[in-house]
Amino acid sequence: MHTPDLDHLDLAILSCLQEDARTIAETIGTKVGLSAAAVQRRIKRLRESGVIEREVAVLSPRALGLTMTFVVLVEMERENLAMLDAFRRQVLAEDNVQQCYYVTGTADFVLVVTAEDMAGFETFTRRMFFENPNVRHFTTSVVMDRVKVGLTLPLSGGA
Amino acid sequence: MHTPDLDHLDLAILSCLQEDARTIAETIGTKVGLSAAAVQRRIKRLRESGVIEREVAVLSPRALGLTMTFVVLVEMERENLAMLDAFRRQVLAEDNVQQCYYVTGTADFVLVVTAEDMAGFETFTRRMFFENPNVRHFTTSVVMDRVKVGLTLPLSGGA
DNA sequence: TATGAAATTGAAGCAAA
DNA sequence: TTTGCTTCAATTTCATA
Repeated sequence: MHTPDLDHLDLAILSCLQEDARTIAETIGTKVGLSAAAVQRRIKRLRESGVIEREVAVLSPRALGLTMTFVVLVEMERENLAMLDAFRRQVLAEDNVQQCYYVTGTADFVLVVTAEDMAGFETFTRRMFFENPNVRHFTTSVVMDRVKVGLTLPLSGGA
Repeated sequence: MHTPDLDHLDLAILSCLQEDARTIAETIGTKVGLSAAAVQRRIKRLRESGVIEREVAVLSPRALGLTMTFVVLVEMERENLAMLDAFRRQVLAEDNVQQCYYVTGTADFVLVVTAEDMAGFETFTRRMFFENPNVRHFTTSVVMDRVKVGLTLPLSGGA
């Protein structure tokens, strides 16, 4: 899992795949100047070495009726490891939580939460925050626009 | 692109694919009780109707030398449309910005930013905030742990 | 109209040069 | 690394409910 050295061909391949994971090896090969087989072998290595963590389908929140997104800053009561770990587990189990970061600063956690509507979000806050004695305080921001939502990472040699 | 009705089989299929887009139709079929062909047909429809927006490779930031992640809350000087739009465009063009949300509340924008190191982040802040007269204030939180990073949406009928 | 079974196309995986 | 062969999965066809 330690950093393998990636040449510019690897980066070009990754750039294709993080755009569209279904791009076939031959197409990539044409772009980067490599045979399909060579591309496949490189992709296999990139998967095995963990550079490609996984391949996922990105779903449309709107099509699924998840119209609302929130950013929530959470402050915990007292930071002890057991408590933080419990919160982590809770977050992982909660379907509404799309993302969670443990951060430095005033807040302890930053959450990105989706919900069907306000009512759905309120149910979530009750379950997640009000009923949790370890949560001291939380502030909610309603997302008006998802200006940029991506897992796309900047690749130095990006095609 | 308008919301098609999704039955519980569709939701089960989506649940598989947003976990692992490479799951083969036969495996999904066994899980949900459908033939491989039927699963494929449904997947095709889900793609065409835009419920599945795209399929992407999720890359490891660490493996790519992007060791640091930040959450930045940005307050703008005065909210006028032209200015907000300019900031939006800047965000979209910035490779370091992985995500950006326009939100209600004290902050105007919430950014998730990746950088190689602190120096890289500082260069970014100079370019993005200090040199931008429209940015009144910003607060940075360093991400210590990416507890949950996903685009995984909660599916009511989730398998 | 959507399904399952069988046949076809196509891409990925593998071996040998 | 490429070439060609094999295997496996996606797609199409077709009969059926």
